[in-house]
Formats: sequence, C-alpha cells, structure tokens
Amino acid sequence: METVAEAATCEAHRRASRPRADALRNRERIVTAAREMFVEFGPDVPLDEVARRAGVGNATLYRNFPDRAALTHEVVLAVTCRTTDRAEEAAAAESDPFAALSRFVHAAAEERIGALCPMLSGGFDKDHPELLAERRRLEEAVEGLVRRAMSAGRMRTDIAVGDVLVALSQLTRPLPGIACPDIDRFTHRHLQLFLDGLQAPARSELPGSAATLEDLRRGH
Amino acid sequence: METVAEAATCEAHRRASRPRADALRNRERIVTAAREMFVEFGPDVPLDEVARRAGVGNATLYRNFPDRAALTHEVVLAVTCRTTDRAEEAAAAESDPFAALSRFVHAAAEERIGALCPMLSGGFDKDHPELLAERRRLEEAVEGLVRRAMSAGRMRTDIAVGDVLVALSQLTRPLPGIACPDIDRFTHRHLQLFLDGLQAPARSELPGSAATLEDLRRGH
Amino acid sequence: METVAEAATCEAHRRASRPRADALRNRERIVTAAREMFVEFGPDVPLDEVARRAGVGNATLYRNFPDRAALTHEVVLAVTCRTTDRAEEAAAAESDPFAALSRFVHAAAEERIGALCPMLSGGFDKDHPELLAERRRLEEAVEGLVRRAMSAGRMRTDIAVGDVLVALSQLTRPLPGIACPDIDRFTHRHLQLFLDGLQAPARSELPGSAATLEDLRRGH
Amino acid sequence: METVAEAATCEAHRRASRPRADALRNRERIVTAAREMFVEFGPDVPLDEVARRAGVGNATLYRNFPDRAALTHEVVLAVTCRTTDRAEEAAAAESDPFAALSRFVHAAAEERIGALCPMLSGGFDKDHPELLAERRRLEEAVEGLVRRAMSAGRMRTDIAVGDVLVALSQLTRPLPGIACPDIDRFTHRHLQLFLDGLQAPARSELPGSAATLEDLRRGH
DNA sequence: GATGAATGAGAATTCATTCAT
DNA sequence: CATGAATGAATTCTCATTCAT
Repeated sequence: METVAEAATCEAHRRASRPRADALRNRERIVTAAREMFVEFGPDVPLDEVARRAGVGNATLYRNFPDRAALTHEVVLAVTCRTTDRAEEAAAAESDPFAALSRFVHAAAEERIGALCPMLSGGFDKDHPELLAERRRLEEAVEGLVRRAMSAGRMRTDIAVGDVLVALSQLTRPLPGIACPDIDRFTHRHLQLFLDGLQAPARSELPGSAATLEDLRRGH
Repeated sequence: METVAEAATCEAHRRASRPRADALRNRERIVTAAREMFVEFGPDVPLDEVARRAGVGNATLYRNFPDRAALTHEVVLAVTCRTTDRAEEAAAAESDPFAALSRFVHAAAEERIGALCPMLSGGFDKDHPELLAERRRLEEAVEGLVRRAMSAGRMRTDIAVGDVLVALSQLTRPLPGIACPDIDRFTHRHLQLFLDGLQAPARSELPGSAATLEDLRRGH
Repeated sequence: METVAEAATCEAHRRASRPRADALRNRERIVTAAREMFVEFGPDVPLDEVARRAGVGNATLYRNFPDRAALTHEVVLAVTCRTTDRAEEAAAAESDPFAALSRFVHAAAEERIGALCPMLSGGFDKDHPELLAERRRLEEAVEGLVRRAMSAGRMRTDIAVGDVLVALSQLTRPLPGIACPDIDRFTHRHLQLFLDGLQAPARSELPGSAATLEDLRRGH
Repeated sequence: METVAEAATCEAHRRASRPRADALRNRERIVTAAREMFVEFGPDVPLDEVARRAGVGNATLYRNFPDRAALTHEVVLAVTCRTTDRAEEAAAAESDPFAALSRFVHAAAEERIGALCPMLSGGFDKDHPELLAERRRLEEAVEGLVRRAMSAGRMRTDIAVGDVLVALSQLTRPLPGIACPDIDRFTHRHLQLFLDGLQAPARSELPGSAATLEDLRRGH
C-alpha cells in the first residue's frame, strides 16, 4: 500500500556520500516508519515506537535524527517531495488538463498529503530552506496543473493554487484512531465532490482573497 | 467571539439536581475552557492547563470529570449539541432551502465542529448513549436541511448527510499552532467552494457509497 | 552534623506566603538533601536520588524546582547565605580580629563553601540578582573581617577578600568518592596552615593582582 | 602550552612491544586529549568527545582502553608521572632548597595535578600496582624537596609531604566552566601565598596528624 | 587495525490522577 | 466543596559499550 512508485525525482536529498549500505537502509526505514505512524497516530507518537516499527534501537533513530524536529523535518520533506513527483507525473500522464488535475488530487491523497497539517503545529523549522524550496517546487507543479485546467475553460478561475492545496490537505487529513478500512473510499469520494465543484461555473463570490500556501506557512 | 447564542435546546444534559450555583458555574467554565483549548492546542492539552484557564484548581476539574475521557465526552457532547442547535436555527431562519444549508455550514464552522475529528482518536466511549442520541439529533436536523435543498432541486442528489458532515468537519479542522488570524477567512472560503460544488449538477459518479456518520463512528 | 545553628539571617528567602506547612517542610528537605548530595557526589547527582533521599517523589522535587538549574540556584543561595551568617557570627563572637577571621574560615569549611566550586560549571544563572545580592553580602562581611585583621597588624596586607574566599573554597572542596572520615581533619589542618600564612609578613610579591570574587564570576 | 618537556622518565609504561608506529601515536593522542578534556570539562566527558578531539574513531579509543576506568587509569598515571618528573627536574635545577620546592609547586600546577582530585571519585582501581608505584615515586621525590627545605631551616617542620601534595592539589583544581583566562594567574598567586606560609615559623599547632597521600588514597 | 553504526540502560522532565488540608 | 501538593508511569534524549564493515 505504501510503495507506489517510490518517488522519482525526490531522491535529491539522498546525501551524496554513501558511507554504508545498511545505514542508509536504516535511515530509510526510520523515515518510512515515521511517515506511516504520523499518519496513523498523529505527529506525537513516541519516537521509541517509531524506532520499534522501523526495527532499530531507539538510539539509532536519534543518531540519524538528533531530535523529533529533525525527524519531522525529514518526513515533511519526503511527503512534499513525493507529492510533487505525483503532480509532475499526473501532468505527464494525462493529456486532458482537468483529468491531470484530478489524477493529481487523488494521488496526493494516497501520499497522505493531509498528514502534513497536524505537523505544522510546530516543533520544527517550517521555514528551513530545504522545505521552502521543496514547497515552491510543489506549488509550481500544481500551479501548472491548475493553469492548464483554467485555460482550457475546464475550471472556475477564481481559485488559487493555495486554495486547492489547503482544501486538499484538509480533506485528506488522517483520522487517527479511525481504523475503518473504507475511510479511503470516503476520502476519495469527498475529493471527487470537491473536483466536481471546481469544474462548475462560479456560483458565488468566494469570501476572502485567494489563499496561497504562504498564508498558512506564515501562521504564527 | 465564543458566546454566540449560548446554545438553546441543548441544556438537556444539565443534570437535574442543582447542587450549588457556583458548582454549576465551575463545571460550565471547565467545559468552555476545554472546548477552546482543544481547538487551539489539540485534544491532548494538559488538563492542568485547562483547569488554569477555567480559573479553578485541577482537583475541581477532576471532581467534575473523573478522567480525560469524561471531559472529552462532555466537550464532544457540547459541540455536537451546539451544532445541532445551529442547524435548527438555520432551518428556521432561512426560507430558501439552500440558503438554510449554507447558513448551517458556515455556522457549524464557527462552532468548530471540525474540532471533533481529532477527538475521535479515542480515549472515550464514542458509542455512549448520550452521544449517540445527540449525534442522531444532529443528523436528523441536517438531514432535513439536505432533503429540502434536494427537493427544491437546488443540490445534487447523490450525496448523503454523512458526506456533508464529514467533509464539513474535515474542512473546518483547526490547525493548532497556526496563529494566522485570517485562517477563518480561508475556512469559509473553502466551505463556500464546497457549497458551490453541491449546487452544481453531478459531473461524475462519486466513488464509494453515500457515507453516513455511522461509518466513521464504527471506525475501530 | 548538618544543623549547626540553622542559619540566622538567611531566612530572608523563605517566601512570605505560608501556603502549607508540610509543603514548606518538603521544600526544605529537598534543598537539604540536595546540598548534602552535591557535597557527597558532586553537582550531577541524579535528581531522582535527591528526591529519594529527601523522602519525596521525584515529581515533588520538580514541582518545587522546575529543573536542575533551579535547584542548583537554591542550593548555591543557601550555602552562600549560611556562610555569610557564619561570617557575621564570627565577627560578633570574637573580640580578637584575627581570631574572628580564623573562626570564620573554619566555620565556612563546615558549611561546605567549597561545594560551590563545582557548581559554577554552569547549568544555572550565576548572575541572578538574588545570587548577586547574597554574594555581595558575603563579600562585605568577609571584607570586614579581613580589614579588621589588617588594621590590627595581624595579617599581611597584599591580599583581597576574593583571595581569601577563593583559596578557602578550593581548600575545602569536597572530594566525592573519598569517604575517609578524617578528611575534615585534613581540611582544617590545611586551612590552619593557610591562616598561619596570612599572619606571616609578606615574604614574596604575590603574582597577579588581588583577586575578587567577581573575577571568578565573570568567567564566561 | 601543553608540551612543556613532554615527560622525561615516565615513558616506563610504553609497552615494550612496538606493534605499529601509528597505533602508538593514536594511543598517545587519546591520552593527551583525555587529559586536556578532563581538565576542561571534568572527568565525565563523553568518551566519544575525547575520541573526536583525539582525531580517532570511538572504537579505536575502546580498542586501546576497554572502558572509562582504563582511560582514567592511564591519565592518572600520566599526570602523576609527569608531575614526578617535574619534581626531579626542580631538585636538579635549583640549588636553593626552598627555591626547588617553589619551582616544583608552580610546575605541578602547570601539570594540572589538581585534575587528579575529581578523578578519585572512583570508577577505576586507585590501588593498582602501577599507580601505587608511581605515586610512591612522586612522594619520594617531593619528600626529598621538603626534607631539604626543612633541613636548611627554610620551612616549618610540622608538615608532611602529603600535606603539601593535598593542599597543592586542591589549590590547583580546575574550575570547569570557568573560562576566565586569568584563572592561572590566581592559581599561582594562591600557591605563592601557600609557599610563603610554609616558610613562616609555625604560628599555631596544626590540627590533625601530618597527612600522607595514603590517607586520601584509603578513602573509601 | 580502524572505523562508523547500533544498542540498551539510565537520567531529566512531563502529566494524568490521587491525597491531605 | 475546593484546593494545592504529591505521586508514579511514561517519554525524550544521552552515553558507555559492542558490532559489522
């Protein structure tokens, strides 16, 4: 369920130096475990549990990520990165502009982009250059999708990338403790509803100005 | 900002016995503080902090609510209750069926219905009769709103109450740590987008079956 | 062995409010235990051990002293304070000026003034106003003793208060792990040697300038 | 500042077998780093830090010294050894008996003999034959210095070698965390004061019996 | 022989919950 | 009743020591 197209471009941050094969494996496993558990139990899971799930001692986790902030940083980076990859993939795979956007939206849900929301609570530097850059890349990719859909007259035009990303994120936020296996069904259902809404002509003037991701980032 | 129409009908659960005026006051203040802080910091805030904000000693909190579960229960009850009140209020206030639904949706956001999501994580009995009953009352009220809007041909018909409530909840989930004062603006913006989507004719077949609130409740 | 003249003036910092008799007792006991154990095992003893020796749960310790720094602060304050009391007591008790100084020096050893040295390593704010004030009080008291001895022609005159206090502190530093019961004997022996040296006429020009306590305090 | 006369005689413990040139270099560097860091941060510095400062991997440290005790042992040995060398050097270099003692005392400070005190806390075998022997050598050397000074009538006669060594050690104990660059100035100042006191005729009967180093060693 | 990585045991600190005034 | 204080059970993080390359 997890290893869909294990990211294309986002290998960027794999450090050049390749000191040890198994060490890298461990690092990967920790990040993966963390990503899963952040989704499943929220971003406050005991790090010892993460280590256990990753199959390493807790100290190994701490060697790789000096504190929770560092791990969170890495997970946020990974999710953002994989989501961006999905956006680019969608753009390439679908010729129809709105189909591309749709494909991306559903794919982003699978990448659990919504898991980022509860992480923004803090505990790590949201403005770290590495994150900033990745976020920018994501926004550009989605910007492309949105613009194409608009140009093709397939989508209402009073909406900004940030609106899409924020709504998308909220709608796909994990519900820790809800084990209901069909939860994904619902999520995709609501996303589809959201997408349908985007295609409809504007019925009302949306309140507020078009939201960008920066608006949220600036929080606090 | 908090005391809009301090609930009408939902006084039901005020225990019949009226032991002391100030005792009741305390209880009220604790629930209010908890509701606010659950929204602001998530459902894991230290209970001592809640007590402090309520202006009572921690032991007083524990006298009223033996454990965190009991307090969570009460807050969930209160939010549900107030939201139901808002639904009934909306039905009464607006003659136009879809306007009524819209009014309710935006009002529910103000009641922070989204704050319920992170509470479902567990730690309290989601199937407590009292909650069940209140949830039913909410569903009935919203059911009414939805049905009227559908009957008037103002809204696509492949949607269930649960869909509305879940999407609505997700879209209004608080973002603890995000102090951005305009966050509410965005929320209402996205809700409006959602409402616009509801009004549009069905563009696609929504995946999955119509969700009810029970689907979520059954989680775990 | 500990309760020699349980301090005269230094009750100053017993907070005015007297919220609970036993709570105060606990606080006292924690500080006492900490003072003893800092002397016996150095300033890095596990706080849980301190709590155990004080006969309270660890959390009680943390309630009174949010972190190690706070406890260290209190102990430093207490030792300084008690030492000052000893200085004033010595001045009052002995008519002979040098006898007064001698009495103070040996008394300071009993107060374990030397235990302050390893605490200066850091981990707490050495320049906290409360400490500054108390240190000043100590210096003034000792200044008085020294000046009187000098005026009476009983002591070489190229020495500053700080010299006395620093040498005194070093000579009385505890030797954690050394359980030798006669260790105090040795200490007093060396102090006496030091005192004898003070009385002798200057034989050599002492290198460096007269040290003040501030010189040490300023250490980064 | 560190490499004054990099030890003369005390090469004794360089193991006869000469397995590798660089291996020996490493061992040397580790001991040096440890000596410096014990002085600067106390005897509890993380061994990984010592390894880093020595420029080797931590495992190399552990190959040479199976545990902290072994490293401490070696450092104690080294300091004792170097100090003894200084004593013998002083005896040879100065014709005046008291000048020789003085020279030794100030030289011992430079060798950081005081750093031994906090190491006695334990964690290694203080009675290891190798240490015992080296300590005896030190005592004999200093004994010589003291006896000559006494015979020449240059020094009060109620003092034992142990008194000198203990007072000297205490007065030169490092103050970890005190970065004050003039700290050495003060130290030498107080040592001079101490030396002046030794030259003066006995003013008082020193309490306790003449201390020997064994008295301290026997501690615990 | 040397190294970086892994590990478990331990220490500081927090928090839900219980107790004594 | 109401309160501040006490407590033990987590949780985060560190470090001495061992292991795999």
